[in-house]
Amino acid sequence: MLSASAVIGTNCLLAALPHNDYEQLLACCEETELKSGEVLYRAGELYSDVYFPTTSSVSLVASIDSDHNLEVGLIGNEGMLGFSLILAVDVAPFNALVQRAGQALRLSKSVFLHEFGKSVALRRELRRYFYVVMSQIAQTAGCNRFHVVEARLARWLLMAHDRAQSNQFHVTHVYLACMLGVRRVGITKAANSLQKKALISYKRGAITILDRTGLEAASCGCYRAEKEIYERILGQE
Amino acid sequence: MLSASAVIGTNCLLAALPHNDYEQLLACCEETELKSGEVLYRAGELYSDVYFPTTSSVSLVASIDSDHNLEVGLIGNEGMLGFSLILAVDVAPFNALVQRAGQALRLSKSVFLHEFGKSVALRRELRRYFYVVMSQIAQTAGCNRFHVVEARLARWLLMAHDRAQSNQFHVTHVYLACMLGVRRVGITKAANSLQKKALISYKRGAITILDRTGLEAASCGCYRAEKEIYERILGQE
DNA sequence: TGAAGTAAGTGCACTACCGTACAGACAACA
DNA sequence: TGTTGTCTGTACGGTAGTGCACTTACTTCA
Repeated sequence: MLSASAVIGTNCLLAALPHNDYEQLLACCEETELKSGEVLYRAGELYSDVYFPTTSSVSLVASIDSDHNLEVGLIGNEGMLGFSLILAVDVAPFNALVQRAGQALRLSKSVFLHEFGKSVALRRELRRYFYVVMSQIAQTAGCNRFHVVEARLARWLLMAHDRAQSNQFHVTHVYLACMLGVRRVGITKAANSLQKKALISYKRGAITILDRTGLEAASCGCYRAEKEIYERILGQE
Repeated sequence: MLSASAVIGTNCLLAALPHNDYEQLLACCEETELKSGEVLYRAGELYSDVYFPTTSSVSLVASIDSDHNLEVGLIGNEGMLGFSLILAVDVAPFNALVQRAGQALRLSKSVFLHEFGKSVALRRELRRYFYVVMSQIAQTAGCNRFHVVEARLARWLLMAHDRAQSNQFHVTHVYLACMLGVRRVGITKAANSLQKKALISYKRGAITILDRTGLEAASCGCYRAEKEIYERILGQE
């Protein structure tokens, strides 16, 4: 039986709940270790568990056609997986691929729905979160259309940085290429450019953020836009 | 006081409701004429009315940055406007721009929420619809990333055709360029190519669909994918 | 009849990104 | 110690798109 003090890290959505609701929900959760590369959901298939990442992060990847995938969201301790249950649909809209290994809180679908029915605060919080996710998907759509790879890479690194709670994390050029929907060499060039500007450094998948402010300047406005909508919808009380 | 027999055209979401719920909701609606180019919602601003198009159609346009907009959805009589109320958020996530003039059923926010609270079938229907909208936004994101203008144009024309209930409708190259996020000349070239293949014909904004099957072959799989997810989630009973 | 506005076509230099191929550098393991 | 696998860098021709400028064609309205 979990309680706030026993859990490694926190999940912002849950932590924003009133104390009683928070403890009540935590008591239903199981803490689980997500492994890098693990597939939690497959697009179009039924799923049975809901996850609230605490120290892990997970990419939402849409299957576009037979040979194209595209990341449409990155979920860390600011979000949740399984949000479609809020709409009473238990078919995953996207693939969910663990990007950064770590902890997450897990509930079964049925337990989640039971708690969701009980807590007004939880309903309000998660519905607003869903709205933010939808907005972010649309922002990502436009970003992929209009902005150059280097700016999009900078944006992705900032998003990953926020969720990693560390200046260093692991991600290869191949993975990034797949997420941003470009060739691997496109990432190599862009990453090289960011490294030359002393904004990041990397070696065989180990990326270090050197200059966060500089990285924000190198990224497109989409990073800021996404943060703002999150703050606007979920930040208020 | 409206009833099914008095309304021009139908809205599929509403028509799928049980008879009593349908008539009950119609009685709360006002039939309204939407003018081409009219802006129903502005992204980030509060809105006060919900629309169920019957013979009109409306583009959802996301503001990406100061000089880029992108269509993320096209809503006709298969959908609704104001779906964010389902998540209890009355801030428009996107701009809503009337693409095709025509009729729509309108309800005030408060009346809608009242009816939404009363009808189990309406809640189920609209929640599922919201899921479909989100899926379509993601599909559009990928489509804009991976597919060439000609295929995307073909897809857009098919979507518009479905919603127009006519082989002819009005739309200029400039408008299409704005929706697909490309230059006007990009549309001119692609439209010319489709015309040479005898799939469409157009003259000063008046577009005629000549060969629907051929157009489907010329479009990317995204058109089919979108239809399938709609059928899968909303088609079943 | 002419002027003004809107819609569509053409041309050209330029760039970001694609597809593919190959090579070097490092890590893990036998 | 060598082998294999993973990660990154480089190179090259090709193309779908960009930005800008100009032209042609049709429509409306004075």
